[in-house]
Amino acid sequence: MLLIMLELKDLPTTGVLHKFAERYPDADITAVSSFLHLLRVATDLSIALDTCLSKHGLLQGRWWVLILLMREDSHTSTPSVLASKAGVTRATMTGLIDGLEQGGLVERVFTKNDRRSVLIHLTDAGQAKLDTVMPDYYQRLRLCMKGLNEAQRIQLEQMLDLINAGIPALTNPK
Amino acid sequence: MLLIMLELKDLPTTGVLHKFAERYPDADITAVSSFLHLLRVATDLSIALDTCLSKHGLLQGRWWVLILLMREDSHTSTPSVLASKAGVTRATMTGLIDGLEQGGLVERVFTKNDRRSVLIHLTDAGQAKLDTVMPDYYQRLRLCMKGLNEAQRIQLEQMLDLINAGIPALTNPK
DNA sequence: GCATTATAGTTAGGAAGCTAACTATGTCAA
DNA sequence: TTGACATAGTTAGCTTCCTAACTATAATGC
Repeated sequence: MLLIMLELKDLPTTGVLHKFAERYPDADITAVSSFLHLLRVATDLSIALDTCLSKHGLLQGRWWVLILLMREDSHTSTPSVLASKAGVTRATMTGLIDGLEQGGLVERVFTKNDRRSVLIHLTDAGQAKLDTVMPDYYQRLRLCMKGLNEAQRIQLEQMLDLINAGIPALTNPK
Repeated sequence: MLLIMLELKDLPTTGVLHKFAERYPDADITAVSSFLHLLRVATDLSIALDTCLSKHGLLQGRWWVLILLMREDSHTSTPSVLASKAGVTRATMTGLIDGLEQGGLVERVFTKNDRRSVLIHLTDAGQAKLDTVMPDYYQRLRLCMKGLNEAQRIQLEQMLDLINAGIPALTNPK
């Protein structure tokens, strides 16, 4: 996954939030605070993940493609399906696959059934790359999350689901 | 703020996670699950925020600059300070200011004290733009977050802080 | 006082997303 | 069966971030 955002080094203090709330009475101070807090931690996490992956010569988008392929029993999928699962456009997936193919981590296999389509196959080198990256990633992630016990992790996911349910309010036509 | 990431439409099921955990025994399944959940919700939030702002002709980076300026009593700052507070490079800030200046929302004011430096000032049009955008943003955000009560919001921030404290584990040289 | 170093801002070029348009192939219905 | 439409993948061009190098100005130390 790939995540970029202004890092918000400078989250508003409650003082600043109150000042804004005076001018804009609709402001819900704790809502804003939690929202920005969430975005900032997520962004910092994503940047850290990038750092971790780049040590293995991988970019987030490509790493995610490798994982999606490994999930398949056949270690094979198509660009369209991968794009849909990864949440990027087919155009972007073309670029990701280009990079992976150049590195020998996946290969394009042309099929006879539907000549519009291409199969993307995880190579042995691709699997080997995952076998190097994933233990490092899992080990680090375990440490990163060790501050939360099981109950807290469940709570966190529940709260995230509640926020997720509210997202349409941000985009609705009004 | 600006946030992009592969959207992870397809979070791993617990089945998939267990399959991976077999091959990679270091995997901490609930840690991975919470981590990906957090990144996905944050990304979707950021994309929704983008959508909301783009209705007002603003991009996230530029919006954040306007807010940082409004926080100042003088409605004035410098590119360096703004870059630092926003967590972007000075080069990026130059681009953001260029865009805002073209739209008449900020102006560059050359100072005599330090002739290397430029003051960036929020114009009346810039303030007016905020006065249009912010009430809409606050109203929508209130709705978005209404699923969480005050206690839950505090809990959420505490858990985010715990995760934040673990981030160095993702990047440490090993 | 003057050479060195630091700082402010900008410019140039690269990465990785996106949309829109294009080619080739497949599907379906009159 | 053939004309209209749908789908798979790619290409081209845009965006906005980044790093690195550059110019101009200020600060520091011999």
